[in-house]
Order: sequence, then structure tokens, then C-alpha cells
Amino acid sequence: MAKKYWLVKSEPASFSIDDLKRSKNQTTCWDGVRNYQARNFIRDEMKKGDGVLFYYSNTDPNAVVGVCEVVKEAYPDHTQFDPDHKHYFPGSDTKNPSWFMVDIKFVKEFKTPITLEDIKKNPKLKNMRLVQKGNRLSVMPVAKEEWDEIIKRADVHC
DNA sequence: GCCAACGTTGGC
DNA sequence: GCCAACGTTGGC
Repeated sequence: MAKKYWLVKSEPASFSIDDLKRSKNQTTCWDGVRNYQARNFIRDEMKKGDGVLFYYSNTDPNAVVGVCEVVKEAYPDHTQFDPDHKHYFPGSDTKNPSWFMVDIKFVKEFKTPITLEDIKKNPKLKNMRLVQKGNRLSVMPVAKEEWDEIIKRADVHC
């Protein structure tokens, strides 16, 4: 199976790439995804070893700031069962969970983040789902060509 | 802080 | 099953 590529969004105020670096084993569970399209990607398509771009939204500047890797494939997101948790989802059944998460591990932080502006200006990247109108997915696939272009621009090797 | 775009909910 | 209302996302 060929390696796939993804982009995940996070607001640095809630979870930054530094938080990821500081996490145990530099790994975190990507919980709280409550969108069915994103859920399907997580549950059905994200595989161990897949590459993940770490993107900052709702900040200045918005940018891809680094790279991580899927280290654990989909398993139930425990926060959906916890009534005290922000991401509690009433009606979720432990036997048949609605929501899933993967674990991702820090790989690299870009010396030069690839900003949203860079992506919009670059003809090779302008078709990314990220910059398509109205896109609100917090987990989305990235084409290999787009991945390669971003890695090249960020001047790192993965 | 504003607002457009979108997903979800709930009344009918 | 439709659709208006509402909440959230996320760029600006």
C-alpha cells in the first residue's frame, strides 16, 4: 500500500507543534474530530506511516509549520463517552462508536513555515483542498505532488 | 470582531 | 424529506 499524505488543522492556542514536541514520545492522540467526512478519512484511510502536515489555522500567519507521522491507526475517540468532556457526544455507544482518532508523532518542524499566502500564490498548490472555497475539514488528504512541493519549499527532507 | 460558508438539528 | 434556524469554522 502506497503511503498517503494528510493535512491536519490546529489552532496554536489550543494545540501547537511545540505542545506536540513536549508530549510523551512526541506523540498525541488526535481527538475531538466531529465531522463525518474527516471521521471517514481517519477511520478508513489513514494508515501507519502516512505523512501528516501540521497546519495552524485562525492565527497569524496561517501556515503549515511541520510534519508528523501516523503511528497508530483509528481507534475510538474516548472523549465522546465522557459527559464532562468538551467533545462529549451524547448517543455514542461504546459498542459502536461514532468517532475515531489516530495517534500522530512529531517528525519535523519547518524552519520556514509555508504560509497560506505561499500556498495560494503557488500554482502547484492552488488546487489543495485547504485553499478551496468554504473548506472546513480539519483532516484532509494531500496529493503527493503537493506534499513534495511543500517539503521542497520548506527546505527539509522527510 | 466580523461575516461567509458550511454542517447539523429539529419542527413540520 | 424539506428547510429555516442555529452553531461552528476560519480567513480577513
